[in-house]
This record gives sequence, structure tokens and C-alpha cells, in this order.
Amino acid sequence: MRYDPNKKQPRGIERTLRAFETAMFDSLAEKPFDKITVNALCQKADYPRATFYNYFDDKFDLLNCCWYKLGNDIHLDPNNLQLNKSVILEVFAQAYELFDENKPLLMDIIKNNPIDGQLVTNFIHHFTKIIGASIKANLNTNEINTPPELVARHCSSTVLEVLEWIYLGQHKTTLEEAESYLTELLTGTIHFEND
Amino acid sequence: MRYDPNKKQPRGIERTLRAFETAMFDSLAEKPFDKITVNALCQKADYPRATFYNYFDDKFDLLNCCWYKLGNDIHLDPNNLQLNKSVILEVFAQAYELFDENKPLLMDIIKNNPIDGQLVTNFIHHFTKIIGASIKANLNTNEINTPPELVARHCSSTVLEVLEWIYLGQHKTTLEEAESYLTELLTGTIHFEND
DNA sequence: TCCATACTTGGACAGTTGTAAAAATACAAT
DNA sequence: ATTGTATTTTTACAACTGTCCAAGTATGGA
Repeated sequence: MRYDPNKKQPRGIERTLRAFETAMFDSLAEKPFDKITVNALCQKADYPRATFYNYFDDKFDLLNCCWYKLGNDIHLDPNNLQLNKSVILEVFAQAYELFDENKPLLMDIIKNNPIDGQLVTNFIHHFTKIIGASIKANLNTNEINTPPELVARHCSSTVLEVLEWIYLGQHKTTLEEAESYLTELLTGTIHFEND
Repeated sequence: MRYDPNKKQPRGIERTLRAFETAMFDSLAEKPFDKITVNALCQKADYPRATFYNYFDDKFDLLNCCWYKLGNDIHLDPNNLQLNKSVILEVFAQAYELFDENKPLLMDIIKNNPIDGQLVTNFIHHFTKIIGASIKANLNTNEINTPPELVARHCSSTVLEVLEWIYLGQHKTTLEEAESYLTELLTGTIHFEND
């Protein structure tokens, strides 16, 4: 990352960044990620190569910025912590909504990219991190021996497993069903006995 | 994959493959994955480039073969299913042992590659798949509403979360402790109430 | 308005990638 | 040993990558 996606940039720069980001999103909807070249991105964005490398290290870097922008809506509003829903379910609902809003894009992406290939793995990994950050701070891990970081990591992974099942695995699922899956996975219904 | 890593290859080919695989392993111990070039691999393996492309699509393909070879020891022996340990704990113990045996290699790898970069992500993803395959077939998912595939996916992910915590996060942990973490994560101690 | 500074752009560069075609070599069966 | 087949290697090629520098252009302050 050559620039801080949090800080607001001057008008001109913001426009340039957006041009490359939409170029990437459009390309992802058209072809697999490894067939996307920096040259093609520049052509789509109508900026010279040097400008691309001004802002990004490589196309992976741009990709991260895209996920970052996409995931910008997910952040735990501290006001929500008073609600009786748990932190996890709260952030899950937000992520579910976000994925739902961007379903067309996601459908295009998985049409072009293998479900366990580079790109999708990267996508999941990125959102696991985002959601993990939201969860980590506000997780009640009393009465547990397992290290808190590991627990937080586990929760965010599980959130993304469910989302992946629904949106990348294309299993139509309501939010209520999804929440029940998530709860079941996290509260544990795995039986550790053999017959 | 240009060749089937299951089927045994003629002596000569086997030697060539091994040369590239050890070249990759050696390189991983020396430098980050994205600094490893096909040219350098060929130089290390002492084979021409065309030979490389005879056997592999690209360096990612070779990498997969390396993980595959490394993970060859993990397969659920049907005889073990009579034991009173669960399938999950059984496969976990095998994986723990495997990672432990290859700890020097793993240490070298994470020394050169960022913990949530390309390579490590790929590594985890690969072993999640391997372990998922072992688990999926023998999982008791009665009394659960969550789709079995999702449950199996969850279990294998959790196994790798613990292994990642231990070996990539460098938290020294005995097998017994590790098993208790795994059990706790899977049988669920996450509290879904607030305050 | 002018200037200094910072950023953008164009062009060039060495190194890498993946492919394709011949030439060389190994291999198996007669 | 000889032939025919399959594989490996050589060589060449076009395209892409990431970096560099110098020329151009914008921007804000005096």
C-alpha cells in the first residue's frame, strides 16, 4: 500500500484511485484474476503505467484496496454493544447485508475465478481479517482456557465460513437460517464420541 | 498440475520432479516466495526452463505439489476408526505430528514470508483441504441442522487454526494443550449473551 | 503574477514469463 | 543393432513486470 486508504485524499488523487479500483472490479467481472494485467488495467482506467505504480505496488496491492473499500461498511458501532445480540451476530448481520448488496459482483467474480483459487482465497482472507478486527476488541472470553486471540480468530473464520457457504457456494439462505448455522457452529454441536 | 502426484512415475521423471521440489523447499528457506523466480528454480534444480514447464504450469503449481508431498502422511487409516478418539482428534494428532517433524522448515518459511501473505495463506488453505477431505467422509452430523459440508469445512478450518496458532504464530504448545484448545473451540464455549 | 516544490507522465531498460517450433536424446520392441 | 515413438532440450519470441530518470504539469505561497 502506497497510500493510506483511511485518510481522505485530494480530489485529483481520489479520482485516480477510483478509476483504478473500478477498472479492477470491472475486470474481475470479465475474466479470471491471473489473466488481468497491469497494462490492461491502465488501459481501462485510462492512466499511464507509471501512475499505476505511483499508487500501487502491484495488482495484488490494488486488489487489497478494492476489498478494503468494499468492506468499509463493516465496523462495529459501539452503540450496538448495548443491544442484546452478541458482538459476533451483530458483525455477522452487517457482513451478510454487505455481501447481499454486492451479490451481482460476487456472482461475476466466482463465475470467472475458481472457488478455491488465488483470488477467492485472498478475498476470504481479507474479510476474515476485517471482521476479526471488529470482533477481537469486544469478545467475552471468560471461563475459557483457549487463548483469546485464537478464539477471536476462530470466530471471525467461522463467520466467513458461513458467508462463503452462502454466497460463494451459492446456497440460498435467509439471514435467520444463516444465523442459526453460525450459532450452531460456534456453540458446538460436534460430537466427540465415536458410536 | 501436469502430472498426477498419486501415480508413481518412472525413475527419471521422479528424479526430475524431486529436483524441482527440493529446489522450491530450499528457496523457501532462503527468501520470500514472490522473490523466487522460475529461472532461479531451474538454476537450483539444474534443469532447463522448458523442462520446468513440462511438468508444472507455473511456480504456484510446483508449490502445490510440494505441499502435497509434504502432507502425504496425513490420511485417515480406516483401522483407527475403531478407536474411541474422534475422527477430528485423530486427524489433528497426525497433522500435529507432521508439523512438528517439519518444524525447522516451517520456521524458515515464516522467517521469510509474512504471516498473512500469499504463501502462508496458500499453505494453510492447502492443508485445510487435505484435512477436510479426511474429515468429511467420517463425520457424525446427526442432530445438526447445519449442512454437513459446512460442518466438515468448519472442523478442518478449526484444526488448522490451532496448528497455525502453534506453528506459524510460534506459541509453544503441547499436544495435550492443543487438543484441549481444539475441543474447546469445537464444542463451543462462546457465550452469546451480552453482559 | 511568479516561483518553488511536488506530483504526474512518457520513454527506456533489464529481467521474467509462458509458449511454440524444431533439434536432440532416450527408450522399447522387433 | 535398428527402427519408430515419446520425451527432453535448445532456441527463439512476444508480452508483461517493476524500476528509473528526465521532462512536463499542477498547486499553493509570497
